[in-house]
This record gives sequence, structure tokens and C-alpha cells, in this order.
Amino acid sequence: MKKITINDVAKTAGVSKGTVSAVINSRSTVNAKTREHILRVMKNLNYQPLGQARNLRGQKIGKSIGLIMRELDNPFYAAVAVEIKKYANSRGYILFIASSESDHQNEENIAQLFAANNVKGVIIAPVINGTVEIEHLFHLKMLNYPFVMLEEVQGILANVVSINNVKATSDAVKFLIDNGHTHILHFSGPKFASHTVERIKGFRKAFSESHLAFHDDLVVCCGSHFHDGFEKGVAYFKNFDRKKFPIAIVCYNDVVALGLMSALHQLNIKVPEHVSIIGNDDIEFARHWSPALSTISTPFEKLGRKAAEILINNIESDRALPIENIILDSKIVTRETTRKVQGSRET
Amino acid sequence: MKKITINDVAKTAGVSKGTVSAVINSRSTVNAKTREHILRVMKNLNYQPLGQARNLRGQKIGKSIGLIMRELDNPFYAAVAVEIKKYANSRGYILFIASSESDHQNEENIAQLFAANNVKGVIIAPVINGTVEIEHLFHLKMLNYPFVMLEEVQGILANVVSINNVKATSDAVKFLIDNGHTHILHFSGPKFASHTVERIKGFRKAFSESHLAFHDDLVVCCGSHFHDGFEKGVAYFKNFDRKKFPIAIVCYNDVVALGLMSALHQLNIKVPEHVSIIGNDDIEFARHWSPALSTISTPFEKLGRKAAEILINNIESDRALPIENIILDSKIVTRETTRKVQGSRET
DNA sequence: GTGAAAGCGCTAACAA
DNA sequence: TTGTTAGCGCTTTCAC
Repeated sequence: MKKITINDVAKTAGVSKGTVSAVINSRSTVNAKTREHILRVMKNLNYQPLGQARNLRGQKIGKSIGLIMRELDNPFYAAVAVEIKKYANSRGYILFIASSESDHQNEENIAQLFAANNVKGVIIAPVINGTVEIEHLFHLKMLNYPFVMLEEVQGILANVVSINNVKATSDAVKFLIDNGHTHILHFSGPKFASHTVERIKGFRKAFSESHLAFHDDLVVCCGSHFHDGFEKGVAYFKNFDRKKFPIAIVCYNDVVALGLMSALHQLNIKVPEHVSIIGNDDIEFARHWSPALSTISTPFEKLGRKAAEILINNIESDRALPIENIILDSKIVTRETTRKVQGSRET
Repeated sequence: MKKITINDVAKTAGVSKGTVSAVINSRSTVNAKTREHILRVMKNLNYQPLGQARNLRGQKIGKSIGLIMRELDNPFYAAVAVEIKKYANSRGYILFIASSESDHQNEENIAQLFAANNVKGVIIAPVINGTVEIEHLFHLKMLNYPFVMLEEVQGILANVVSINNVKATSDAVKFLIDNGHTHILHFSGPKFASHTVERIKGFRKAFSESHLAFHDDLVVCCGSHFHDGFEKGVAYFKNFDRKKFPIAIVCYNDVVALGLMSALHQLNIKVPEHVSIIGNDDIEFARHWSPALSTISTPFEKLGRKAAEILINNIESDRALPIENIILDSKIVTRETTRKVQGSRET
């Protein structure tokens, strides 16, 4: 059972394929009777014109770029996606979004599909796990297919637009230290995401540059979802010795921070009286929550716009452009979940 | 300045295009020296092989379907998207998501682009505004391009999978009436979305089937975002006569309900003591908010799976399948934002 | 108003 | 190992 082509339609309709083509393209040069007849045959045969072949000639149809997210429900990349879309649209491109669900094979398949399907270039939030697989990226490079990464990937020279996670987390810890905190934890993110690694790095860095001593127990493996924050929060604080309060927690992201706060609320632990909390991302809900979440504000607009800009510039250039590596700074915004500690245990 | 083709590469490299093709496809039959040389030429010319042409022969590359959302940040469709993706993946399809931003022209362009770019079919959350434009849908039908709508569109016979908004909203109002409420408002959604229209319809319907009288003032034009709920909430209740409490509000969606609650909190109006609130959608945050939101739970999983299932069945069928029109029921889940009113003003 | 034929850029036999 | 050639399914002149 092979695919129906324009030839099949032409043959069974008893016309030439040129006429069929004219019907498909809604050209007015074709007789109403003939058109009706051909349309009927098309319907009967369930003929689906192959888009690829149609546009092999003129490439006047619209332009598009792709975005490969890691998870569809990651608020960080969702916010970036919105900004990418805005900028892309402003330059006449439609954005197609797909998600690798943190799976390498998916990332590769999607990239291939974009490249094969007339999508002009792609922005990738790369999957980084133990065995870094970057063959497909090299393949894209060979094809001179324009792409921009949203995180640095070891081993390949490519356009990157990312944020300075190390500095952001480090700043958050320093802020807490400056406010008298001495007992500071990190609820860290999903394994193998470079954001997770970098944020832990920043967390440690702040310790090494302070009078506080770092210890592995200070990093609690958590995740990236609300329920992760909630569950790990309950587990950690259920039998927690309340004499150890006040403490402070830097969370992987806002959603985790919110989940954690929900857990604390349930355990009747007060924020920020007992526990100060800092999130990361600054999603919309963060400022609307009560208490309003102190967090690290990501320059989403800059991040998305810059990535899309580099990509589209590359697409529209007739020669290879120099590779760019842009790292954007975040900044802390303090709201109601952090407080100054007067009598720290050291005093 | 015309596009570089494989011929240009072959010519300047002094080889045949067959050899260039072999390099592009990483075939091992080509001499290392030659490969290096050709790769260099490809880079120099910034040659980007045209995906469409490459796959004109065998169609062994992956399969994909498209989803046209109305807004990227609409939590309703975001949740549906997740389910569509799951099901699509289970059948070997990759999902590409694009957003029309409630613009007709965009919806049309995106649909065209999907059809032209080897995406096998599309699920559409249609833009419905005053002047219903459905030419492009007819065009898709002519091309026998498989598609499924997530809302009914007047004037075209097509596959539809939607939810019963009228019944859901009506049920919510009846629930409130059964719990003694006599003063019930609706914070309605964005103009021209069929969800908005249907929910208002359901709201009115419940009144007409009760002892309460409907009045236009009972419907407050709001929107679909957190800030809409917040702003309209502040505006409505800033100078509200508190003697009129208790009242109840059925909101367009959960995010609006949350925004409204935030406004009430700020105005020191208590939920559910003064105001009972029912949302719509049952997004994850709804149950985690404090107080936990009573809402109308959408069968996201069913909705997404069914839409994707119909689409893919159509794609994989060699003949046209009968058109389906599926309407799914939602159901109320009561949490902490609604209460029974004992002494209503009528008592 | 319709048909015939020459491509679009590439792949894949097969020949050399 | 490389070149030659015949298409892939469609569009688009240009005759008729």
C-alpha cells in the first residue's frame, strides 16, 4: 500500500498533473467542472500532497526556528520560550517548541527532524548527563545548521547564551551571611542538569570565601518540582531539632521553594522567623505567594532575545558568523521570605 | 546572492555531487582525504543541505504532529499539551508546539507551515473571534491534512475534542446554590474565546434553572491571567459594601481565582468566610495554595490523549475516517475556598 | 483551460 | 573509491 501521489490523482481523474497542481494551489485558471471533479478524486483517494515536494521550487512559505526544551513544564525554560518567541516573531519567524524530556535520543531526533523539515535553525536547552553525547551537535555543525545552546556543553564550540548560575547562587549565600545567617542549606536540582551542578558550585564557592565551613550535608538533593520541594521539606524537617533555628535555605528554583514553604507551613514552621528561603528564577507566582518569595531574578527577556537574535543572524547570514558565548548575570530580589538574624548562634 | 546547492560544492571541490552526498550522510565509503576536502569546502561556502530535498526519497526520518496553542502561558492548554505529547510519543511521534497568540493570521501561517514542513497532522486550539475566519481550515480539508480541534468551530465539520464548559460552570453555580449562596458572581474570561462564552452560558443556565434571578452585573469581565484576577478583584471589592457578604464567585480559571484571592487578602477580606471561590482547570498550584482552591477539575489526560489519538489514527489510516465530536465532562472538587452559608440573607 | 516537459536539490543505484 | 544517471513528488513555464 504505497502513498498516493499527484500522478495517481491525475491518472484516475483523467487529467494531467499540471491541472491537479493548479487545483491544489487554488489557481483560478481551472474550469469549475474540472476542479470539482479533481477535488472529488482527491477526497476519494485521500490524497495528501507532500509538503516537502511542493516547496522544493519556490521557498516563499514562512520561516521558522525551533526550540528544544528539556521539560515542557519547566518554568525557567517556559519563560525563556516566551521571550524567544517574541523576538522571533518580530523578525518574521514562527517558533516551534519541542521537548526532549531530558532524553538524549529525543534531543537528537528532534534536532534531526527540525533540520530535515525546513526549520531554519534551533535553540537547544541541552541534556547533560554523565556520558555526554554530542555527536548530533557535531552533525549539525557539519551541515552548517545554525544552532544556539542555552547551556555550555563541554567538548563542542558553539554559540551559547546562558546565565551565571555560580555567581547568582554564591551571591544569594553571601546575602544570607551578611544578614547574620550561619546555618545555610541548599535544596539542589535534578541530577545531571548543568544548572544543578553550577548552583551547587556557587553555593560552595560562597562558603569558601566566607568564615563558614562547607559540609556535604548542607546540600539536600531535591529536584525541580513543587512536590520535590514539598516532600524533601517534610522529610528533612519532620524530626528537625527546632533549637537549631533560625536557618536559611537557598532553593534550586522558585517552584521548589514554594513546595518547601508549603511543607513548612504544614509542619507549623514559620517563614522567615524560623527559616529564611531564597528561590531562583523569579516566576510570576513567586511575588504573588504569601509570604512573597525572595529569589534570584533571571533576565529572561535578555536571555531569550539574545539567543534568538544570534540564531536568526546566523540563519540570515550567507557566511559563517563568529561564535558567541554570552553569560548573563542574575540579581537577588528580596521580599518576605528572608530576614536579618540578630543573635546568631555564634554571637 | 542565491542559495548554495550541492552542485556548487561539488563543482568547487572538483568532485561529483554523489560524493558530496556521501559525505553529508556520513557514509564510510569515502576516502578520508576527500572527505576532509569536501568538508572544508562545505564550511567555506557555508553550504546548508536542504532538508526537504534530502527526504524527498525515503521518508525514514521521524514522524511528528503539531499543536497550535492560543497562548503559550495558558495553563489550561499547557496541561493539555503535556498529555498530547505523552500519547504522541507513545505512538512514535514527536510533538511540535506553536502559539497563535490569539491571532488568526498566525494560526493560518502556522498551520500552513506545519503542512508544508512534513508535520503529519495538527491539533488546533482555534482562535474564535467576531469574524470567524475558517478559510484555512477548509484549505486543510482540501489537502486532506489531518487535524483535530480542541473547541468547536461554527461552520466547519471537523474532528473536535472539547470539554463541556456549560455543564461544568452550571454545576459549580448549582453547588453554591445548594450550599445556601444567593449572591453569586462570575469573573469571566478573555473576549471571544469560546471557553469564555460557554462558561458564561453555563453560569446563566444555572440561574434560569434555580430560584435566583440572573442579572448582567453578575458577570464581571476579567481575563485569564493572575493579574487580571488581582486587578479586577481590587477594583470590584475596594469599595464594596461588606454588609453584602457572604458572596460567592465562580472564576474563569484557577489563575484568575488565585489572583482574586490575592486581592481579597490584601483588602483583608476572608476566604471563604466572606467570599467563597471556585476556580476552573485544577492546575497543580490550585491544591497547594493556602487556602486550597475549590475548582472544576478538567480531564486533561483524557482530553489530550483523545485528541492525539484521533489525529494519529487519521494520519495512519489510508482512507478518510469518520469525523468525531467528543465532549468530555469535568467535575467539581471542593477544597477550602468554599463554605456552606447558614443564614443567607433570605432566611 | 489544459497538457507536456523541464526542473527544484538531493539520494541511491550502478558503472567505472 | 568515485562519477553518472535516474528519479523522489511537485510546480511552473509554454505550447496547444
